[in-house]
Amino acid sequence: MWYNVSSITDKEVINMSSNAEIIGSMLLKENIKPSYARIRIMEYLMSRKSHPTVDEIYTALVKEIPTLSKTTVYNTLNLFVKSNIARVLTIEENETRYDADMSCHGHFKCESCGVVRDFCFRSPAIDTNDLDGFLVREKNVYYYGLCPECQANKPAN
Amino acid sequence: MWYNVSSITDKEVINMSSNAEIIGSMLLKENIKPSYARIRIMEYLMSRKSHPTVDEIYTALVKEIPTLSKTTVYNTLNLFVKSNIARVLTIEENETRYDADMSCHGHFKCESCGVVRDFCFRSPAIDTNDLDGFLVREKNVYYYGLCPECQANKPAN
DNA sequence: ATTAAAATTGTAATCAATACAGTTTATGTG
DNA sequence: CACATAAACTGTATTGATTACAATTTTAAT
Repeated sequence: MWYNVSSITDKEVINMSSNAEIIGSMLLKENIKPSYARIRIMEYLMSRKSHPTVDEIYTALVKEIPTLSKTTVYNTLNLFVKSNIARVLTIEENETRYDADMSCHGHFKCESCGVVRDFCFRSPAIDTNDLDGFLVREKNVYYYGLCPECQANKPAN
Repeated sequence: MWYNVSSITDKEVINMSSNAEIIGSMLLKENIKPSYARIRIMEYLMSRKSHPTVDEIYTALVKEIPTLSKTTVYNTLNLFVKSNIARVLTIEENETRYDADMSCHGHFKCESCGVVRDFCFRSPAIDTNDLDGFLVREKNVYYYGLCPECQANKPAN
């Protein structure tokens, strides 16, 4: 099958190919067959700091992959999560976001404009003896508040 | 309107009355009219460490308040959250849980049995200069893993 | 080329949450 | 007490994210 690459420069093709290879071998390491859809979904996830929703991923990729199905996006993301190469963010109350950055970091969400921003924290900083004997696999830290821009725009809420 | 209190002892009536008064004045402080339903929902929320879902609250309370509507439970909880006397826990992927404990603590969820357990952490421990200029209103910390019991029951995953 | 397994697709179903209009309850006034 | 107004509550319909599932397409191997 062929995809429209008419608007892509040679350099971008090289980069894409390079990305695809890197992502492909990452998937193979997890025993995930690196299909075109899977590579593109992971590539999209890795290239966005916005931690996209299923709908955002689908809407963006279906323009270039007209046969893409939203079910495939769901299936693929669930597969990534099970393989620990992506994580679920429950920072929204109604919609799931996904993050391919598995390093230790938290997420700040502005309650006014909705932007989500990463922040670093020292992983053992939260540790507590309340969880002696518990095996902790994943730590999710969500902050909610106002970003600097929204504080400036509406000082007297 | 009358409610069935036949199975409640005098001591429990006194305690209930006491709880109701305490919760009632708490609600009044937030300009929330302390209706019977609101008091009972807050009382249920405060008495459970399990951080119940809407369905759990409704199912438990409708036995004693036959006219209760699930919409009222939704409305009441949203009202509590807006008034900052309860918080939303997005620790489940599909269902919202609620917590009336507004003190600084995190939530551990066992991925095997599903139990949710509170744990303390020092609030400023996570702080980072990545969020200079950001106004943080709420911090939610979720851990996922295995509780001691489930580790014992299934040592080899 | 043939076949089996895996991946993908599209539609239908599920279910938490909300919208909304109608009803009941609470509160205040004459 | 009667009445009026606002608030709270109820029940049903709707929304929308997610999953279930059967059918189709693609991939990989012989």
